[in-house]
Amino acid sequence: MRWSKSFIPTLRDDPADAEAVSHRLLVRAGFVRQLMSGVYSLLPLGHRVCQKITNIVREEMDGIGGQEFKLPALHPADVWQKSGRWETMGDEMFRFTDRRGSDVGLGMTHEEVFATLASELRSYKQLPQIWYQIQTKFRDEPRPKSGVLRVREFTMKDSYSLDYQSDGLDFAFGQHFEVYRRIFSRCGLETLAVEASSGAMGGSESIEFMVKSSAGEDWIASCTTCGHAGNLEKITSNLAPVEDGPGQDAPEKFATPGMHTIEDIAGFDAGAPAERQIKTLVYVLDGETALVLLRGDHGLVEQKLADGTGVQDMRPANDDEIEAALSAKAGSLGAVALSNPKLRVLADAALEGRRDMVTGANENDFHLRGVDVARDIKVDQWLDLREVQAGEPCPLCETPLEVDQTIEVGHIFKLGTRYSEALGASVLDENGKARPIIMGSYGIGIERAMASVVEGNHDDNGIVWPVGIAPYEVVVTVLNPKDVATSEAGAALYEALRGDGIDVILDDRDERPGVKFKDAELVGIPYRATVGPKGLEKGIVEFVARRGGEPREITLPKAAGSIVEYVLESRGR
RNA sequence: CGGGCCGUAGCGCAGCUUGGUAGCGCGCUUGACUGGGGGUCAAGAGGUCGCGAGUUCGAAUCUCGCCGGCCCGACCA
Repeated sequence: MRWSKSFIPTLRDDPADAEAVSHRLLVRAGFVRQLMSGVYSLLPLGHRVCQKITNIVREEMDGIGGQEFKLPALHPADVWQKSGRWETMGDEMFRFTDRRGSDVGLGMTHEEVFATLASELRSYKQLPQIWYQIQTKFRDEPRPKSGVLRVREFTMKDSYSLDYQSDGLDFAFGQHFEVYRRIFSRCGLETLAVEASSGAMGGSESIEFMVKSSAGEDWIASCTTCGHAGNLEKITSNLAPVEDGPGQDAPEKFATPGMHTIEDIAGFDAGAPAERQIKTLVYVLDGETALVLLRGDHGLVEQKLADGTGVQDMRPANDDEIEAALSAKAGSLGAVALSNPKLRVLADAALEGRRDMVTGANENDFHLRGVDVARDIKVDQWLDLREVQAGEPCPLCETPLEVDQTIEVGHIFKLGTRYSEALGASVLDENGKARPIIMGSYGIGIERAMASVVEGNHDDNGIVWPVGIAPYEVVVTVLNPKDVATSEAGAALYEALRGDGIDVILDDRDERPGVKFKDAELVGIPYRATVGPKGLEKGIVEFVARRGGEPREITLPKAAGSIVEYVLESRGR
């Protein structure tokens, strides 16, 4: 390709509304353009990168026997009603009514459709299967953000494993785990595999593949010693034991005028440090008010609350609901001696067995001290609800955990039989007995992977693509295209590289050298061969890596050969 | 869904307070010079000022409504 004929609209200024590095650079370097909130066009460069990622994914999926499909994006309400997700997906699903009045949804994932196809499977002899597709997904995100990282329309590789025994699922899950590691490493992404909450997908086990980035929306904790890692929505930690005093025979009420936060009580002489306090939160869980108790210095992870209780719909109670439930305002709430015995009390495990604690008295501006959790609070359900903090000991090996901000680029789930049972996909086993197909589901966001690579591979001058997914591997920069000898030497080198299968672009534009160097660096092409009159006088071309390092001078006759060799060798890395 | 901010040329912005000829930088076009890090000079093209009402002799500017976008939070495989 010749740069002069390409649509590569680079911008000299940063777009005003781009915050994330990947957003800024992908727009500025001419890879993507926004069409509307959360919807982006991939320009030729962006499409090339996504194609390369896609090809890697395809190669690796085919390598474990995956079969590629192309499923519809238009889904009848029917199949989603069967799985129950027509309701549970709520506003996140794009929906419309067709001219005949039928409800239609835009596919946000394809468990239902694949399970429908899987209902044609009849015998265990046809299993296992791995089915996949690379297709557009639609999700009406409440808040698209960070360019192409969180969008409403995007490309996803989704695969589904079909088995009739749970060890078959385990095997397919393991295959995907390995293949995902290879895919991400070939894309130049350093990923951490972490245990995750399965959320709305259901299923027993799930692992997310995370890339560290300040543009990420997920926080994970990981152990550098034993490798144990998890999403903060899921992971727990060991806690240093707290030595409680003997406490008091009964809770004692004391005045705390104007003190409504954990910090207020902690800073009060007659109060107690945060780890000696009980934090009382009021939530509405599937329409029922409930109390959620945590240690004063601990934060609630709502996902853990959802996972632990199985509720669908959850929100913090509003002021009126709090007052109605406890006859006091937030800031003075507690779970001791509740007047309404039906109020459900959920408590974090870190409170178990604690004595001599301080909590609200359910009377404005009063607290209780000397609270013994076992004696004074009737807990309906103990759960792990607290958010792990950096430095807390790893639950497996006691090493202090690290906490990092990350982007989720892949997620693999053991789904089980939820969808196959709902959609009637079963096979006969060796004994002629019908068994629901056991499914796994495995996703990779393609554009998100591209953006994640940019997040981790850039400098002040622009993007620095890994060779494996760069839009072009080499740019041949012709410094003065009006000089015939230079122009011809550049074109000859370009043709030679092209002939040897190198992905090369010839920058033949009549621009100043600085413009071309800047653009090449902004776009992030891994290697640049510079052909200019000065070099030609000496019979050389200059070859530099975008990543840095010394420029090398190669004599003209050897130029194509050594560049090819160099690029081929670097593809493997 | 709550909070904050913003829509003026392809991009980045000024003008709005105090109503009166729509501006600047970059980019773009043509020409000349120039040619190893976003060069110089000259001449140009390009705007329903997000949309719709209203006030007014007159609205980018004031008022109301709507639409769109960004950021924080909530939410989210």
